[in-house]
Amino acid sequence: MNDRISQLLKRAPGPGPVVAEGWVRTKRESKTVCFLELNDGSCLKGLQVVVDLDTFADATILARITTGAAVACTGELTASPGGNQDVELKASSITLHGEAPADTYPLQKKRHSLEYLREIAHLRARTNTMGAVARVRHAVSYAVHSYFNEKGFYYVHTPIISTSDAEGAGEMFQVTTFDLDNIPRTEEGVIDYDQDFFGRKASLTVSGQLEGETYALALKNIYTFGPTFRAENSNTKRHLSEFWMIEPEMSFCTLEGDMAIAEEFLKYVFSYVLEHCAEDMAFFSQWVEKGVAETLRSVVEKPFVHMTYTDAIVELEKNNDKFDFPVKWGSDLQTEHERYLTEQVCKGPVIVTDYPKEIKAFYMKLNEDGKTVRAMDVLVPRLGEIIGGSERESRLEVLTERMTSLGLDPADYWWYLDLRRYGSVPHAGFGLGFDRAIQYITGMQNIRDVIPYPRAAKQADF
RNA sequence: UCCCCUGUAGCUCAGUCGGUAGAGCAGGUGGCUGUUAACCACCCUGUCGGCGGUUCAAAUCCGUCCGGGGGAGCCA
Repeated sequence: MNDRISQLLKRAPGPGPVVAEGWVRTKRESKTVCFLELNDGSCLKGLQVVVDLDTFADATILARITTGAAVACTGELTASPGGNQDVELKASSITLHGEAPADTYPLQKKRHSLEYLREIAHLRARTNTMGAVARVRHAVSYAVHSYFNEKGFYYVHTPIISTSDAEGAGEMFQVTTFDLDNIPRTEEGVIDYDQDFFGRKASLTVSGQLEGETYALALKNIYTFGPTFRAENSNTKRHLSEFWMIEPEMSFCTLEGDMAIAEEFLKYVFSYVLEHCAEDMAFFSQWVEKGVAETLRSVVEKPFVHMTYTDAIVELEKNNDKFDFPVKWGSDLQTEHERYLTEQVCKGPVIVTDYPKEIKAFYMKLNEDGKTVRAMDVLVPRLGEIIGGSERESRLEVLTERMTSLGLDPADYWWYLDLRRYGSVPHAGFGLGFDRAIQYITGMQNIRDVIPYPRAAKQADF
């Protein structure tokens, strides 16, 4: 395989032929010389290919090379007299692999709106912004695995198809092999799931947490990293129907340990990206969200602010006149409140803990006061919640009672409750929305532009 | 799902008081001694989102449907 353009750009000029392969971003011509800017996705910057029209053998090929064409250029790497690059490729021959007729190719050598690019999602990876997002997304994925591996966590593949009837985390996509025009029904007229593929109602997972806990209570520290599905008809710039989630789960761990890991983990990932995607981060800082790289750096350097829900309410109540929806103890924090806490009160990420049990899930550990649970949300400026986690209720009786009072049937969760029956231990975990993390890191405004092919209500093209 | 905004050339948009449409970029042609968001000149480009209504006359006003964006809820 030939060198990537990122490698060629770092090389010193010298004799001997090299080959550069990629897609043409722009072509600039004058009487005696023609410049191609070649990009292969390995970095933001392109390689300048120089064609001397007086000596180049096959000048006719140049007419067919336009923005978007795929070419392989052979030549010598020389020092560039131009100001924007150290080296350039003096081409002796060019192979044109695929043309991109300029009158129909949807990408022009100009800036396009992100909305337009979504309509040509199959080509948008060839743009600066989407290329940078793709590289950062890769780097963050790598850093996630790297962090957990270094900390001795095991990567667990929890199921995509779930048969837990009532996970309670929102609407689910049903999975069935039924002929929808002819669904089997019992004599009572109820859908007969006995005849369905799994012999029961099945859906796409909304969380790998419950299954993750079972492995944490065997391997001590585990994490999941996979796709998650929510059938909510939500139409916002930070929701997707299909998104990726990271869910660590730690045994012999309380909420304090959970928060410590969450903070250390985020900082590790941010540092990794700042170090390994410096060029892309500079691009985001300049064109997408002013100063986003500097913000990330300051987040890495400062300890996160901690605050109980009760204290947060006290802080917010001082400014209730500024909110569309005033808060009082017991109310859920809305977007405007989360943003006020992070952007005005704390000026950075904040971890809010010990929420009222009424607004949190059944599996969270009940506090001594009987009113709050050991939950924690990591809130960040601009986005709000990026991590939601908790210490899990490890006491069988308390957990069963909580489920019952919420109208859940403990029998449906027999295997989950077995974890409390046999070898139960304090344990905790959290969920990080991967795509939201990418949004936070890059400064991209819409979550649909940080995932290659976004799925949302009425949107599943490509 | 609710509220607000929006849909005009390939793209980004302007279009006044209702009188059948315009700019920049892209594209084409020519020019230009090394350009880098190349530059200069000229040229081409339209079912004004769809359907219906009001009117002598609709891009413009009204209704409706569809697409896009923003906000809210829900959450990650």
